[in-house]
Amino acid sequence: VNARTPGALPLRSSTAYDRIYAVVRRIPRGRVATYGEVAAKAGFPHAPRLAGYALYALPPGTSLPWHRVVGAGGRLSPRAGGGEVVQRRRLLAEGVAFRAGRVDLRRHGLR
DNA sequence: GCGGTGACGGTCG
DNA sequence: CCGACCGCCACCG
Repeated sequence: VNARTPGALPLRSSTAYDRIYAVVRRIPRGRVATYGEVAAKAGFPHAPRLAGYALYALPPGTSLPWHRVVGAGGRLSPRAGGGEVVQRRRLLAEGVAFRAGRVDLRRHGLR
């Protein structure tokens, strides 16, 4: 998992990113995790940005369920190319409910 | 090896 | 509820 992206996209073939990806990969279908939770589970309790950065580096078409990672409070972070729309669509497709434009973490949050 | 940077987040006004 | 301000960390040039 991982690929180069245009510009200043980070690219690492082991360690930190892989740990982030490993965590994201085990988010069950129909459930979501916040960037902070993902980072924490990967061993970086105070580096939510790291999770964001790692996901940002994902190549298009990755098999990783990146759409299950949302911002604090269940918000969808604006993504390039309005990718947030795709994310919402995918989540809805797996039965994730939204409340006032945000994922209902009470029902779909990680535990 | 230094410095800028980025799909974040909690706090404060 | 919204915007601004740090803090945090690995990655790239």
